Amino acid sequence: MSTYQHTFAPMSPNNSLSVRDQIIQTASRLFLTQGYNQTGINQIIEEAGIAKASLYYHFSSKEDLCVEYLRNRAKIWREGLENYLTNITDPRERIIGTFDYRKKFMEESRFNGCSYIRIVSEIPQEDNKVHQQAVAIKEMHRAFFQENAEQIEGITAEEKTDLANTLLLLFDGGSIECMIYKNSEPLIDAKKAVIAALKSLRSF
Amino acid sequence: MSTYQHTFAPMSPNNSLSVRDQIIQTASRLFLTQGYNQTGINQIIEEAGIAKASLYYHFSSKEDLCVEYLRNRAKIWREGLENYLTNITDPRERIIGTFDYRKKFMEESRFNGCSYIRIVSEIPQEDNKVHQQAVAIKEMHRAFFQENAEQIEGITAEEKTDLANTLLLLFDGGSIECMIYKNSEPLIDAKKAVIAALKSLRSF
Amino acid sequence: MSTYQHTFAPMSPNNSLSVRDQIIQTASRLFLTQGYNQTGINQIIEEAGIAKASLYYHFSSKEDLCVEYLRNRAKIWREGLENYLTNITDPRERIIGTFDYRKKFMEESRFNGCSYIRIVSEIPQEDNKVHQQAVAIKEMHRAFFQENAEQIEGITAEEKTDLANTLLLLFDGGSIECMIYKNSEPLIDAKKAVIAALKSLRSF
Amino acid sequence: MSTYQHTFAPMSPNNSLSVRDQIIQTASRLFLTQGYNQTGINQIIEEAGIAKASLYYHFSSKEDLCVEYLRNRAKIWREGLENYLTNITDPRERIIGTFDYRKKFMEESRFNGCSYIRIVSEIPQEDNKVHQQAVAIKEMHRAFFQENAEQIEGITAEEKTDLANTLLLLFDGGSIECMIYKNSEPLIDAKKAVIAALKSLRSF
DNA sequence: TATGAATGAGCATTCATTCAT
DNA sequence: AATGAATGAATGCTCATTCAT
Repeated sequence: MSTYQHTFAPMSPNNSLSVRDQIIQTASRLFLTQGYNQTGINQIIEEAGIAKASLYYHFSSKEDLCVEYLRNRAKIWREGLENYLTNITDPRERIIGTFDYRKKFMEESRFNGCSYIRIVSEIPQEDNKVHQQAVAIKEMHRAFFQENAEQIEGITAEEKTDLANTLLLLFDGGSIECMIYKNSEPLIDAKKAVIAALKSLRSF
Repeated sequence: MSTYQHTFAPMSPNNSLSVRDQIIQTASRLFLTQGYNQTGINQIIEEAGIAKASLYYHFSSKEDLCVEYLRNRAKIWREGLENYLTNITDPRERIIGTFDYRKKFMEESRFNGCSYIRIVSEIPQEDNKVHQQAVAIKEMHRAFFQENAEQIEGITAEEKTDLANTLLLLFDGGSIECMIYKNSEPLIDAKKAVIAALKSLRSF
Repeated sequence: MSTYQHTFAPMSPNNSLSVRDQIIQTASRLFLTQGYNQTGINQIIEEAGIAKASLYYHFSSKEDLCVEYLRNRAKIWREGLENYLTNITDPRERIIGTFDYRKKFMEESRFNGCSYIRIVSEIPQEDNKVHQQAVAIKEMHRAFFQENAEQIEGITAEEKTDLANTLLLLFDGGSIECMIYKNSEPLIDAKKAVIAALKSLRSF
Repeated sequence: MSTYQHTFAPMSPNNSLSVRDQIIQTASRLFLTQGYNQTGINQIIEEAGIAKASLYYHFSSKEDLCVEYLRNRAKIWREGLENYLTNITDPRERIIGTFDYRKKFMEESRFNGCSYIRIVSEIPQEDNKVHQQAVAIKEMHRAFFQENAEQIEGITAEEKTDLANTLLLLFDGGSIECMIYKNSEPLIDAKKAVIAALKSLRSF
């Protein structure tokens, strides 16, 4: 269970949140709906209802705040996914469930999710710490698919790796297209493709 | 054949280019390597070697310049792809060739391609003309895959549509991951997945 | 009769006008409705439908154009007034008629008249040629009232000068207040005050 | 007593003033001597000796600064006038004194006073908040004359209103002409006309 | 006469950040 | 832990003007 309210929850300031969490929550909402570079520090502090110097007390720079935002989004995803897959043990079912949950996740963020892909688009420089954090999150996703692919029985190691790669491509492609079209059709398509890919594995 | 030099050609100003083309070329290079929002008008005019008012003579705003940049990138892609697929008539081969050419295209842009996905990440607002132009380009890609899927014989209409959707997902996923990892492995994986998807079609 | 169309006549370009007149007419409309400094050369040429260099062929600078605009406005006023006062010979009646015509003139310019007062407000520097032209127009008005006051019989020279001064004050005050309130009440008030002033002259 | 130094006091930065007051004082001097549109933000901050962002910390826009400038000028006028008329109770004397003080006020501002008339000349659009503030100041002047006219005994209500209107016309006319001629003669003439008008009231 | 293209200087405004309290 | 005030540098954009054709 996340320690943060959902990012798209009501905007009225939640006084039960610590200042730090209030900042992250406000920044998350704005980064997702407007983009990182189009969101200024001023708007964040205004909507969070805090002083500018307070933000800089908790985060040493806008970049640092962005890194925390990415970590938080990843945490929300990871915890939500684990929760969603509880009681599902079959690796095929877990993989398919992941695409179901991705659809739900994107819908809840009004199709502005995909924080890591979007931040890489905004900050393409590899030596930037924000960029690096985004790559780390991508690695987390890759590891997840790899782990589940490993547990599928009756296929070769190469087939497992190929499957993981395909899943990741469909996952990213579906996420991106949701953002472009502002609807969840692409993740329905992705789920179909995943099922087809899984079927073709055992079809001989 | 494009009227523009390749975007990543030598940086020294090419005096044979018209001012307008010089601006688009410089802006393209900078938007791709640094992102749209992180590239200022000042840097564009400085590196293009022109006056600020000259830029605004040719483009009424930074947004308008961005729309032209997107159109130009799409044109380069389309013309390059048509050229690459000349003499290939089999739709399966044309589809696979598209992923080969995508790999080449991404390598030539130093893995900063994907102008439309990136701009949608930077400008998520649907009412923005830059966003709309990016969506229009995405539609062009979708149409291309749909057309080629249509020409595959011996499969149902539904299978054709599903195939087109899957191809688009792999295309976008592969393009995005190339940008994240700064290498072309993901497009090799995508090609593999495409071949597998095509094979599974005729396996009945 | 003026050689120029009325400034607030239909905006569609009148092809029977020379380019020079077309520029003055467009500039007049814009200077009056928007102010001199808030009207750019670009808007003038756009709405006049001519090229920028054409404007600079006919007028050596924006300031020069402004001087011509002031001269033209003064000409329109003078000719219109002369026409209005035709057949009126009594100096008292001519003076009163001037305030009637001023009201008409202000109404026709939608209460944006007063070109000379407004330009002096915008360009307060005495060494500026635009400022000087405006002062010259003011002198013309002063001379007009002085001339008519001279022709009133039975009052001393000093009374004549005082009357002229008072008339000028009421004329300027009325014109300015029309612009502020965007209605012609102040010129009705001014006419009343003029009549009272004229009456008090012969009342003993 | 005003909290601000007189606008035309020595230009050297007065460190005893708050940053906000320093900005208003500098802006006032420049708006009066050069006009609003001919005074740039850069000149204001340079002569005020502050950073650009500091100006925007205290005033949200140049327009907002202008509104404050108008309010401040009105305050200086009002307070100065009240002070000047202390101990004068006869409404006729108060009215005449107002024209004496107006002369003094214009001389002290080197004949660049009249902030509200000038701003209306520069910004003729009624929906502009600067314009509206200027109109509000004009209303203050009208109210002042109306109040004093009310207190004159032995004349009808209509005569009181007519008097107030005439006074306002002479006040504005005199102020404007001072600015045009850069001397205070017109306000001497206005005072003469005021005395004549007052005299003609009791001449029955 | 008339114009399309180019320009240097300036515009108002916003940026992320810092400092004294 | 929190803040009001200040800042240098940069933002996107417009200004009146000029020049080669």
